[in-house]
Amino acid sequence: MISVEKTSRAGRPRAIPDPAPDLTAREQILDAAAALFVTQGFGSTSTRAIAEAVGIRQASLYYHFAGKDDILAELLERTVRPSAELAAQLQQRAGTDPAAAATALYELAHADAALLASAPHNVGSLYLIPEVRDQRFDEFRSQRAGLQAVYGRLGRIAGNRTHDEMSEAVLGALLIQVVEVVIPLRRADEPPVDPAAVAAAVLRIVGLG
Amino acid sequence: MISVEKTSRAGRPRAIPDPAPDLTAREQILDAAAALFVTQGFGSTSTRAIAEAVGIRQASLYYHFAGKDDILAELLERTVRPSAELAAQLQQRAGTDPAAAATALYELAHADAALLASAPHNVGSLYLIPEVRDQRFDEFRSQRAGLQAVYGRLGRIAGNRTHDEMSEAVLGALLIQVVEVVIPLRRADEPPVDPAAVAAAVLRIVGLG
DNA sequence: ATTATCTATAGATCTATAGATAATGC
DNA sequence: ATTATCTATAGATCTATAGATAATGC
Repeated sequence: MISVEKTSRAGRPRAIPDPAPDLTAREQILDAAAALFVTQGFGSTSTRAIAEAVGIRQASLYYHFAGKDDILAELLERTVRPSAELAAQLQQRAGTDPAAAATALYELAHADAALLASAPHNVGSLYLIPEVRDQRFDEFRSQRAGLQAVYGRLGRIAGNRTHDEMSEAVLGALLIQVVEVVIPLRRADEPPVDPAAVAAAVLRIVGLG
Repeated sequence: MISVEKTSRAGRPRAIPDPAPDLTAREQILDAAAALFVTQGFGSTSTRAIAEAVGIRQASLYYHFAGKDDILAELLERTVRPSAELAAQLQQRAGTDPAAAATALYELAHADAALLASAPHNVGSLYLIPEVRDQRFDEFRSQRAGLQAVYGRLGRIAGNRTHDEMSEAVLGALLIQVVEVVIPLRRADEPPVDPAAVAAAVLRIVGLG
């Protein structure tokens, strides 16, 4: 049986025909919003601007999302979850052995840098916007704190340099900060960084060459 | 001659008496705006919110600034200038000698971390907001690019590890990224980091222990 | 019947200007 | 006369809801 192209969907047709009917409207909205939030900022992006970028009327957004907040919440969630899950898994596996922790730290940094480097519209930079402080996004911030804690823990176990220099919390912030260099580099349109170079820098921070 | 307190200034008095008449209105506006931009975001902060925080009417802002943009531009400018000037000076002094470059890099990172750590309202985090991409702020971005270039150049001269791993531009981004760990740490209300620990981490990145 | 859009709009902002006012400075 | 505020407001948004409409699904 040859599958036939579904040429249209339920619901009133758009005033401007959908240029990408293979994506759900929800995905189209997330994509357009991500691009705008990252380049113009969250507060500087209106629901109208998002709708225009998608090619629907402003009011139609509300069929898919309760508001701008919900769109950002979903973008944040999608971006952090893969890293958070990998981190939990790697920490489990590494246990308390320094060599295993070093390997896990390298793997985590490498994977994380690769994710940030390949994420559409550099959405990782949404982590940095002030609006994320708001309580509405504390589910996201909690996941992110967990990820950071794993960096700190692995770094502490693996490293031999930083024990007296800084707390585990500070070390975690420092290591994740190094990985996130991918974000400003993408902003500056630098050619893609090698995730291996980023992971190597993370290991040098904890004193492993 | 004993100096007498100037108890008021020219101009119509405020509806709500000025609680800090020792500061100019302009400084009060910059201070209030910084706090709001950093916590709520630029686009999410209205001129009315700034004025309310200062204790003046919304329209009165326009006597001191042409608009919100001008306030942000000045905040950015003030924050980056000291670092940019120090960087230019240190690069000059260091020349092409590796040991001198390492010393200069350490000094720059240390001073920069200390500035970020002590800046009111963590204004360094304004570097990160998407709105700064706008053309209106390219004076700032150009100074910042210069600062980053100095980090890259000093790191390249001082270090022995990163020559084949990354370009000077990427190295500059990475080193400045490490220094800026101060920003998220302040956001998270961590106790102040020791600038010496930050500068030490920068040296480890370039392979100096 | 259900779905996904549309049109229309109320009500709440928000920015920026015009012009009045109440101080100090000379 | 100059300065720094104020009041008032025009005009441009912006968000979110109500209700109509035009498809598909059964």
